[in-house]
Amino acid sequence: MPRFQRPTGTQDILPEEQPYWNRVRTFAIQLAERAGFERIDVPIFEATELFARGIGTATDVVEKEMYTFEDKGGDSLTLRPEFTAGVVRAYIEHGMHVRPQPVKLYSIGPIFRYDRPQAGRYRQFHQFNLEILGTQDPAADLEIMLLVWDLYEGLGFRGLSFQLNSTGCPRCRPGYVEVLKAYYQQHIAEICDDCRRRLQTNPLRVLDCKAEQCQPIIAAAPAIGDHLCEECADHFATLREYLDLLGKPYTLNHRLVRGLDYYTKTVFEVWAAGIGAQAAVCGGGRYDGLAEILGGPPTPGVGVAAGIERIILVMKAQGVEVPTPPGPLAFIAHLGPEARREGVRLADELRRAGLSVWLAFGERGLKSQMREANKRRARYAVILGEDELARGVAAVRDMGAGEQVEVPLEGLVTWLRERASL
RNA sequence: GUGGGUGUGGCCUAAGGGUUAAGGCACCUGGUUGUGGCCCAGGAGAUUGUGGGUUCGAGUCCCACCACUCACCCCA
Repeated sequence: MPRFQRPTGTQDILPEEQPYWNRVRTFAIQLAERAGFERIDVPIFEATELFARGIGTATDVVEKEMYTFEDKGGDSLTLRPEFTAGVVRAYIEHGMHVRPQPVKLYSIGPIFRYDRPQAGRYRQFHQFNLEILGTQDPAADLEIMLLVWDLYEGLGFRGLSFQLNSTGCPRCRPGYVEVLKAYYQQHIAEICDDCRRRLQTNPLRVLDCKAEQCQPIIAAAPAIGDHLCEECADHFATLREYLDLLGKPYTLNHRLVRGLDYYTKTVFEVWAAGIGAQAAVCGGGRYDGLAEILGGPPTPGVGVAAGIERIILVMKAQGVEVPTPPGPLAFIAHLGPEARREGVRLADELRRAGLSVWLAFGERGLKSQMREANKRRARYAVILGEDELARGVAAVRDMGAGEQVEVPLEGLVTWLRERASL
């Protein structure tokens, strides 16, 4: 017999981990809906071409990280490596431009990227995603940023930092890239091999190189902020004004470029300590050209993706407590065939009454059943024996206080219900 | 794709090249007739990641593969 293991980079989220997931999911959804976002679920796989066109063929995500396969009909499909392309596709496909604009959408679910796993990185991971489609108002960028800010703050995070930059638009960015390339040509002998390669394939990326020798070059490099067109500069200035107005701290980081082709104007990340080399707990920005690239009407958009695994890592690193789910209200123990039948019936009755009940399985001694009741953290053990049955009662033991009383079977639902709400 | 570290029951850990791989946690059953938590006793559970090699003899040494892990690239 083969012994199976989970595929590399995937994880089993065990019951004891679920409280963390529930906390993050419910809180994120609550914040999104409070801000007027509506949920959209898009397929876990899409046409490969959607991602190739949307994200950009020269990006790492498309070049080497996609789970691509051919289905039996011969179509090339890809497990989604992000939400944005699929959400924008859905916006176009369902003519959502006829709805009141902008449309605010959130999604939550698994994302797939073929990559070498490490701390805070998986091949199947989960994102909480927000998109605002149909407005260029910097206030939309702000809302996106505020929402993730509130998410982290509300979860109890400390030591967060907002990294903010503008990468310009198709009008101003090419000019900046030329300036940057010209500057780097003067220092071509001093930079690392990777940067020489980046200069050809994806020039902006030289700015976030971590090689020692490149640091002085980056520090003195021309900043894109000085080369934005008027529209981009205004947009950026307004966004910063709003952030200042609300007293939200952020770091202007002209080295922040991000790896997806579709970003225009605003880009940002939130960094947190305690999750290894991966500092970013979320990343996002504006993508005003994406809808058109995907064959839809020109539609500005801005969004963010937050990595849930990384959020949970930070929660654990920072000691954020999550409520552990309570044990059952009642644990039903029984002795003898007669009592067992009554136990089965009683468990059903109590559950139908809305009470949480664990019924002991098997034919075992009372000691064993009481041990189990204790381990399952039941509040009350309902003990059914021959004696009790004959008199139409159950012995009910308060597992916390260690006190025991007899309760008539007909009155048990009421008795327990009264105490359930305490 | 590249580099480092690590692989012993479900989990944690022990075993200086030499008998039936040891212990703790967790699990199960008992400790006088039907009562949990503490304690005590017992039980089940491992072909030491896989496959080769060296050796009279390998959990221990060597090689390969696999997995996990950390880091690079990049990203959530």
